Amino acid sequence: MYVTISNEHKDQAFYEQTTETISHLRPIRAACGKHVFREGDKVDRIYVVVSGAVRLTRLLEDGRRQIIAFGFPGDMVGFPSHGRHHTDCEALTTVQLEPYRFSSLENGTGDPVLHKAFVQAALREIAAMQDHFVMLGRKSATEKVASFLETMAQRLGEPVGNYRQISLSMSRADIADFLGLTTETVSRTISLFRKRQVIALYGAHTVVVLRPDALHAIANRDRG
Amino acid sequence: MYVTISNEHKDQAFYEQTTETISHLRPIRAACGKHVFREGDKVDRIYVVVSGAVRLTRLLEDGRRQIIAFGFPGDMVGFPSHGRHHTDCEALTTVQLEPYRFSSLENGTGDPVLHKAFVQAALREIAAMQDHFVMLGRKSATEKVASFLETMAQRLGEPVGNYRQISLSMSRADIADFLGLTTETVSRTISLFRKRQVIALYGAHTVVVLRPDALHAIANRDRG
DNA sequence: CGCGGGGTTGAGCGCCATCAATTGGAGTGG
DNA sequence: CCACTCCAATTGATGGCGCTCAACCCCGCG
Repeated sequence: MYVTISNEHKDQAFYEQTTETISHLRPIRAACGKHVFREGDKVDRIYVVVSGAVRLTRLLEDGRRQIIAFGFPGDMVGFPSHGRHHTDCEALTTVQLEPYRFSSLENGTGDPVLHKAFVQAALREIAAMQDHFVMLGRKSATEKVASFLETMAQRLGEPVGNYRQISLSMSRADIADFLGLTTETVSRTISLFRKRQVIALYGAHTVVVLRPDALHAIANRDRG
Repeated sequence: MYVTISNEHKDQAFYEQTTETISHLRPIRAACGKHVFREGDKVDRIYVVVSGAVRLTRLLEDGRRQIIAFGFPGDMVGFPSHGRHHTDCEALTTVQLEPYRFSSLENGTGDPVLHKAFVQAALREIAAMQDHFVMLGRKSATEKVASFLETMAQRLGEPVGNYRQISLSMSRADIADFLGLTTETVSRTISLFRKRQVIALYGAHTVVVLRPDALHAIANRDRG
C-alpha cells in the first residue's frame, strides 16, 4: 500500500479473478514478526495478501530503514528484480498469503488470465509508487501523516456510527520509516490532529476520523 | 533513471533485443522542451529512449513538482495506469524515441520476446523505484546530490584523461525536483563538492569527477 | 548595451531531528 | 488484584539542516 488518494485498489480484482483457477498454491501463514522473505532470496513465488498485514523494508548499512510499502489484503507483494527479492517482507500481524508460481507469471506459459492480472498488478504498483514519490519528496510532515491516515481510512476504515475507524497494525516507528520521518514527529503530529479534533484515539492503534474533510485539506494543502 | 548504485542498466538489452524485430514503429523525435505525452493521455504506445533525454514529472495543485525519473538512452518510459499516462513526459534535449504498441505488450498477443522484455523492464522499474524511495526518505542533501552525480557518472560519464566527465542535460531546478530539494541547496552542495575538489565544473552543466571514491563515500555514509 | 533567465551566494529562520525524560499499556508473576 | 517489568508512545527542550527571501553574477541574445 502506498499513500495515494486516488487508489481504487484494484488488486482485490486479481484475487477474485484467480481464486477460482487451479494456478494458485496452498495459502501460507506467517506469525506476527516473522519474515515471509528476505532481500536477496531467490524468487520462485510471489504472494497476494489474503488477511493480516506485512511490511516491505529496505535497510542502509548504518541502520537507517525505509519501509517501501505495507501489504494489506488484496495487495500483491514480492515483485522480483533479477530473480531475487529486493526487500525484506515481515508480518505485522498473523498473516495469510496466497502464493503463485512466479515462473508461469513471468513468461506467460501459465494461465493467460493470471498472467494478465500479474502484469496489471505490476503496472498499478508502478503508478502507486510514482504517487508516493511526490509525498516523500515534496510534502511536509503534517501533510504526510494526514495523507497516510486518510488513505488508511479509505482502505481499511470501518464505519462506526457516523465515523470511520481504523485499526493501525503497525507501530509509530513503522509509520515514520514509511513516511521518511521520525517516531517523535509522527507522534507529535497525530497528537496535534487529536487536539484539533480531526481524529480521536482509543489507545495508540485505534483511530477514529472525526472530520474527513479537514483531514483531506491538511493532506493536500497545508505546508506547515 | 533513478539513483541506484547497483544499476546494471539492462534496459539497453531490451533495445538491442527488439530492434531486429518488426514489432516496433518508426522512431519519433521531440524538440527540447516539447511534451512527448501528458498525464491523463490515453496510452497506446510506450517508448524506449534512443538518444537525448526526457523527464517524467508529476505536479501538485499548488505548483510543487516532483520529477519521477529521467529517461536516458535505453530507458523505457510511459508505463500506463488504467490505460492512461500517469506523468508528464518532456524532452530535456532533442530526443529520439522508439515507440511500441502497448496493446500487444500488455496482453501478450504480440511478439513473445518483446512481451517478456516489457515485463522485465517493468520489474526493473519497480526495483529501481524501491531504491529511490530510500534516497528520498532517508538521505541527507549531500548524500542525495552525491548519489545523483555518482549515478550520472556511471550511466552517462565519458572518460576524459584519467577522469569521468558528465554532461548534465537538466537544470538545477530539475535536479532539485528529482531529489526533493531546492535549487539553492543543490547549487550550494555542488559548490561544496567543487571546493573540496571532489569534482570540477566547466560551466554549469559539465562535471568532471576528480575523486570518485570520495564521491561514493559522501553518497553513502555522510549525514551532514 | 540592455535585458532576461538560470545559477550562485548570503542571511535568517522554521521545520523537523535529536536527545532526554515521562507516561501509558500490555504482559507476567506473585 | 496488584506490583513489577518492559517497551512503545508521548511530551519537552534544544539545535541544525535545508528552506525562504533576496541580492548578485554570468552569459546568451536581441
